[in-house]
This record gives sequence, structure tokens and C-alpha cells, in this order.
Amino acid sequence: MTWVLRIACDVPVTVALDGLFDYAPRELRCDDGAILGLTQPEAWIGRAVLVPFGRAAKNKEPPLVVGWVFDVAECTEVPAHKLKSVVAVLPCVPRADAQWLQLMRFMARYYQRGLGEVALPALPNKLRTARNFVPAAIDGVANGTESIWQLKSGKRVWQAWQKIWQNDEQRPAALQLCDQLQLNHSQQKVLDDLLRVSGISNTGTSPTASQRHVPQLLFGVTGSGKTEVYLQFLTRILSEDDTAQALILVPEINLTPQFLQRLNARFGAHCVVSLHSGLNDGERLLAWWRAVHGHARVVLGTRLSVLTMLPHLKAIVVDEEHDTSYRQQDGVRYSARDVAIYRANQLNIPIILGSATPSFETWANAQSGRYGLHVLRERAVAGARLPQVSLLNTAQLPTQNHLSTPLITAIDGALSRGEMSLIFQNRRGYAPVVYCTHCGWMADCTACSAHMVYHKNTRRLHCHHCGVQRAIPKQCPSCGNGDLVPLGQGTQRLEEHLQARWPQARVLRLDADSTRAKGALEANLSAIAQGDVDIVVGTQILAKGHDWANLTVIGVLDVDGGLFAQDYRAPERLFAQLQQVIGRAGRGRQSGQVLIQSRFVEHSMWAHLLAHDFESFADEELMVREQLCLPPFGANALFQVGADVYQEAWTFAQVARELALAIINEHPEFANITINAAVPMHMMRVKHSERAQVLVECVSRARLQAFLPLWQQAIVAQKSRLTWLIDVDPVDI
DNA sequence: AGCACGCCGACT
DNA sequence: GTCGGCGTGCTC
Repeated sequence: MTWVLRIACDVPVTVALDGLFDYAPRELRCDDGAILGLTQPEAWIGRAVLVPFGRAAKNKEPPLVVGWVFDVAECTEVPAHKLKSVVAVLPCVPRADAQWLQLMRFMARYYQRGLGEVALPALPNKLRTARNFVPAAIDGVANGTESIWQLKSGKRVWQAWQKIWQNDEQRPAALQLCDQLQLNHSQQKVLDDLLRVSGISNTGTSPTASQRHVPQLLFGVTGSGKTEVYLQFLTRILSEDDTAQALILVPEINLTPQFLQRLNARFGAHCVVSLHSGLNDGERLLAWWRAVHGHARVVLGTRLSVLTMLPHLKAIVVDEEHDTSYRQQDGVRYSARDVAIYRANQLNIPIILGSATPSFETWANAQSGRYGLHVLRERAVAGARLPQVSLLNTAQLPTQNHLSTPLITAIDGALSRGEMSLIFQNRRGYAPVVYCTHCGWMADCTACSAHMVYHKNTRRLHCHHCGVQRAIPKQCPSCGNGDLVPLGQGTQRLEEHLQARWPQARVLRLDADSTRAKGALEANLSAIAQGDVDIVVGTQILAKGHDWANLTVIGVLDVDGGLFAQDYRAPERLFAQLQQVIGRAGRGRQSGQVLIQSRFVEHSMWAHLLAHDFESFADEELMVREQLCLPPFGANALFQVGADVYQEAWTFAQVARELALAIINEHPEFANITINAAVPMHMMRVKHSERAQVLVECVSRARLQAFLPLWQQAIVAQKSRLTWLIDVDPVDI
């Protein structure tokens, strides 16, 4: 054997820095008919394969895992007795092209992870699990040297695969365009501009072809009709080339039902697939197949779908680009928006970022001219206005059960007119704290540094961080007193108060608890759409995407925490969230009224929010960020470590810090990198893990990127048994 | 991360 | 005597 395959396996960087393992090739047949052998190394690259990996159980062969061939090498340092052979080429998975492999390499390098950790989540669960594959018999005879394996699966899945494979379905699907709505003047202008910079337009001057990928920010107030602009833009792209595919990223599943219906109606349901966490494994597999084989022309998905192989990708839309759910928080901590921008650049295809409250990174790029900027200042429905927003100073106004008199009056008014009210309270459960009136004891989670939340429906205490539930103690565990009382208000308690205050009103609560069951969210949303609800109360689930013409009064409770949080991003997030909530009102012809209760009415953020003025808010905040060299003016990375006892975590964080300082000492080019002290994490303890962190800052992203691999390598060399990671561009500090 | 191997305390 | 506790090392 003269050469080997370099295969990405799903292992953390502490096992192998690049995640690549060497295997011997052998003659194998693929399900697309190709034969891979010993003579053409390059033909292997991009194939998903089954390989033996890890320690064998007693008297058994090592288990098989799914891997991805990323490279071939002339020789290997692995001793011959350890080198194993590839078992089979994975069926039902197309060969990855060079650009997709490059995308995975970029992500692994940028986010400091192994290639397998990055690339394998791109496969649907069913195809990532080696146990789901079995050796196939060929014409009734067991397979020989050219081992062929097939997907062991339910009949339906197998039939669906056969159908896709035998080309029964039209490939690629032909668009069935339906009537478009009319665009208003400003929408039309934005569309024309987007088409021009993308080189699609037949009028006006085209930009140089190489600039097509420059991200275009579509900054439009809520209800300004951004979606219709995306749809018409994509219609043009997809009509230019009858194999072209488009990828639309949305923050969360909540948005997809309506968005999906709209796409189905516009392009024809057979052209569209959606990929989101609400699908079961079988559904996801089918949708994924249609996407990766180029059948589907429009792929609507949440963050994970940015990794999907799309053979004819010609445009990307990132809706609500500022949304924090684009950020993957476990496993590889990537930003789907940033990966999408890289992908567009790599393929030189247009990418539109849409938002009413862009992230400060995107906004700064649009201001500096690095991104294109397109603005929609007015609501699309003729006569619809942004609602009137006012502040209610609850430091002075009297309140009944957290509701101030003006808010009560406004709700009364809406009820009498037969209009809907919405009360935003971003906290689940009944009461966020249960405490002892006698000694002040509070019910805390034993696994996390957090109070437990009382839920009335279960009559138990819940921890919102680890999910643990406990009964409420009969008496105070500390002093034995019987007076344990719920303190503060969550959505359940608010719902109770509202129903008590307006017994005749139909009150609906919408939060993660009331929508957990499959179909519950849809049922509730349709109740609202049919006018069966007078007052809707809930968390941020209410904030996104909904279009309720009859909603005219919005109350916002208990948001002051966001004004003074230690995280410098908190005001940015709060502003975006409130802007979203506010945007739900007055979308029809009736005007809307928003009442925000705050004890700190003189805080500078409120003036910007009341004026619906994102721009002045962003400019002011960005000025502060620039002075302090905070993102987007500087780049950050965060080392995090967890242990059973805090001292252990802190000690290792301190070790990591020393290693970083040593690297900086040795390499003068890293002199402008700042290594902060090892400190406890914001949520110090989660699920019994006590956590510490070290923040690294640098004005130059490129410099930080050059530094991180050296640091990572030095930390790995410590061979610590603690769990740790480096979070690049962290969002929670 | 898993998982097996290895070397010390309480049981039929 | 051995069942099993979790420390340590390895995965091409």
C-alpha cells in the first residue's frame, strides 16, 4: 500500500486536532455505479464512507462509524498494524464537491474544531448512524471484494429513495409560478437595486461579475414587506436557470409554517422543502434527499440547513439576520449567518440579509460600504402605520398585579372595540422565585446557580437551565416555617390575573410550555387568526413573524433587567426584541398602541425605541463599542472550562491563560492580543458543572485567528480530563 | 466523548 | 476467592 485516505471522523479536537484519520483504500462500488479502487486516489475525495473506529468490544470487531473522505496522502505515519481499511462507501449520499469540502475546512479552521465534528452534522441522523446500514446481497449472493452496503430502513423510506434515485420525480422540479402581489414603490425600487447589484437586471449597469456575492442588507421596518421582496428576487434568480436552487434561512421553526405556505403557494409545493428541528428522522431524510440531489429548487431551513450540500445553489436569503438563534450553542458553535456569507462569497452568488433591527456587525458593515444597504421605511399595507409607543413609569404609577392603570384602560378599550390585546412577559412559569417570608430562604436548583421557577400547572418547581423538577417543600428547609410564597410574575400568573380581571375575555397563553405538544402552536395561532382570542399573553414566541391585523394594543412588562445586564450586548438584544414585539401592532388598517412599563424611563434606549429609530440607537451604541474596542470593532474568543468544583475549573482556566501569555511572549506579532483574567462564567454552575472562562480580545480578527490554533494546541497538550472549549465570536460573555 | 483495561475493598 | 469501584489511556 503506497497511499492512504484521510477520513474525517466525529471526534473532538482533544482526540485529534484536525479530526482526520488514515485508512487504507480498497476496491469498492458506489450506489451511483462508480468504482473506487487503488489506482485513482482523487476519485475517493468527497465520498461518505463506513470505517471501523475505536476500541473493539471483547471478542468483537471495532464498531463502524460514518466518516468523510477529505483528502488522500502519499504516506502515513500510522504503523501498519494499526491501519485499518475502509469497509464501504455510504449509499444514498451524493459525493461532496470541492467547494462544499472547502466550506467544511473553513468552518473547522475558523471555529477551532475537528473536520468530522463540523462535517458529519451535515448528514441527516439516519445517514450519520452506521448501525442503519447493512451489507447488501448481490443477486442473492453475499457480497465479495466489492462490498456494497445499503440503508436498512422502513419500506416507505426505501421506496422514497428508489423513486428519487430512479428519477420518477421531475429533476429538477419546474417552477409553477403563481400570481405575485403587487409591490409598492419602495419595494420595487429595492428589488430593482438588488437585481442590479446581483447582475440579474437587464436594465442599468451591471457590477463587475466578481462582486455579486457582496452581502446586501435589506433594512426594513416590521411589516414593510421584506418577504415579498425576497420572493420576487428569488423568482428572477430561479427563472434564469432551470436547475438553480435557493437557500432561505429563518431563525426558528415558529416562522416556518407561514413562510412555507407562502413559498408553496408561490413556487409550487413540489419545488420547496423545509428543513427544521420539528421534522422526525424520516421526514428530514426525505427533505434532505430532495435538496442534495437538486430536485428541490427552494430550501427553507433553520441554522443547520446552511451546511446542506446544494449542487446548484444560486442565491441565499438570511431572514431576521440579527436573530441569536442563528448561533449554534452546543457542538460546533458556528453562526449560520456568517457561514452563509462565506458560502455566498465562495460561490460568488448573491446573499440578502434582512432585518428591522440588524445586528451591529451587519449594520457597521453596511455603514462602511462593505455591504450593500437597501431601506424600506414604510409599512407595505397602504395606510398602515407604525404604532404609537409610550412609556409608563411604574416607579410612580400605581399598579394592580403588575398592570398599571393606563394599560388596563387600553385593554378595556380594545375589548370594547372587539380588538385583540397582547401582553408581553418574557418569563415562563408562574413565579420565578419561591421564598420563605420568615427567614428569606429561596428555592434554588441544586445542580445550577439559579432559582427554581414555580409552575402552577405541574404544581412543581422547575429549573429552566437543567430541566430538573422538584416538589415544593411543605415548610422552609432552613427554618421550618410554613410560609413559602411565590415571588414575582411569569406568564402563568399573568394569565391568571388577566382572566380574573376580565372574566368574560378569552385569554390565551403562548409560551414554550403551552406550545410544547406537536401541533399546539399551530392550533393556538389559528385560534388567534380566527378571532377567537381577546387577550394573548406570552413570551418571545409572540414576537416573531406573526401578522395579526386585529391586534391594536400591546403591553410590555418587566423588561428593565435588559437595560442593566452586565453583557454589553444586552441593550442591542432588548432593542431588537422590543422592536419585534412593537411591530406586531397596527399591521392592518387600524392603528396600534404600545404601552411599555418601566421603572427607568430616563434610560437613553427608550428615546430611540419610542421614535422607532434603530439607526440613532445603533450609531450611539457603536460609538461606545468603538471606544472600548468591543465587537464589531475587535474580535473575541472565549475559553470555557467546567469541573465538579469551581477551584478545579478556575485552576485550569488559569493554566490556559498562562499558556496564552507564553505564546504571546514568544511571538511578537501577537502583542496586541489581550488575555483577560480567569473568572467565573455568568451562570457559574449548570448541571453540577462549575464553570470558569478566559476572554481573549484583539483588534484584528486575522491576528486572533492566527493565534487560536497555537493556543488550542497548547491546551490540548495538557491532556486535561476536564471539558473545555474555545468559543470563537462568543455571544454570551 | 466513549470504552476497555487495570488494580484495590465488601460479598456469596 | 470474585464482583465492581472509577483512575488512565487510546481511538487511524
